[in-house]
Amino acid sequence: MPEGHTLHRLARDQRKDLRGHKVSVSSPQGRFADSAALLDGHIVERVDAYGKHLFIRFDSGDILHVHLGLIGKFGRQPSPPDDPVGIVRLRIEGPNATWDLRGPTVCRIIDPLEAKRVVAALGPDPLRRGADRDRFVDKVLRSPKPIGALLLDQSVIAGIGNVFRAEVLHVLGVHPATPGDQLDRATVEAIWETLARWLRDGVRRNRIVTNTLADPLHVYHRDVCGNCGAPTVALEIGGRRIDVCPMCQPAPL
DNA sequence: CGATTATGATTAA
DNA sequence: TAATCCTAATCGC
Repeated sequence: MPEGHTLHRLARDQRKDLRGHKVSVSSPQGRFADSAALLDGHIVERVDAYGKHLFIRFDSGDILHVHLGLIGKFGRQPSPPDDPVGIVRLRIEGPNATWDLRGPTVCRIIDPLEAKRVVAALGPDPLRRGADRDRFVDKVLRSPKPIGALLLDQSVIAGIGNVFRAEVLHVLGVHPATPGDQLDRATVEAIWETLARWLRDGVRRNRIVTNTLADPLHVYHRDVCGNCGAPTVALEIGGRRIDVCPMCQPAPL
């Protein structure tokens, strides 16, 4: 589930459910029990997403920092909640809704300074107001690394994952092995604008929306290209698998 | 019913 | 590059 849109939508939903409310915090699994006890009974002041990171700030000054990683999930149910099912690291029970967290890569309490450090390490997030597009564009245009790797690098652009990367390069006809410094400025700007639009749609729909609603994925995990019907090819770039259409995305020279 | 897989990222080698 | 962490759903036998 989790690319940037997932976390921004989560922030929005949790803000609505929890902000201004005193919450019960627990760790049914036990692994987060000591920290949960510190947050228990406090009021949620704000919920923010930056890239794939989620920050929930309490009136105690503590900030809960969550990163879902590959398999983490936040689930919602109306309060009062049912007994936890499976392995629930963290449960936040508000008056109207209860949120259960499973399988996160990061779940910890930090202070505002550390939160600032986490955000400072990230590149611009197209979903944040005032995001600096040119910072992204300039970084790509100056890098010899493949664009397929740069898009997964959260210090270059925050919130992009394996699905958006595959689809944006496909729709723009860019081969993922193309070095950033060989791309046109206009192309890199188009990558940003396309991702920004898709991420916003993703928040709105609460799922990945790319090309069209009915047929969002044209290459990602597809045997044939959704555009031209040619068989796709799986490559490994930036340490992750990426599918490419050899017709729509000719290899760089 | 074990193996594999998943929209992630860090650490070690 | 490989190993590692985290959980649940799906796949193959």
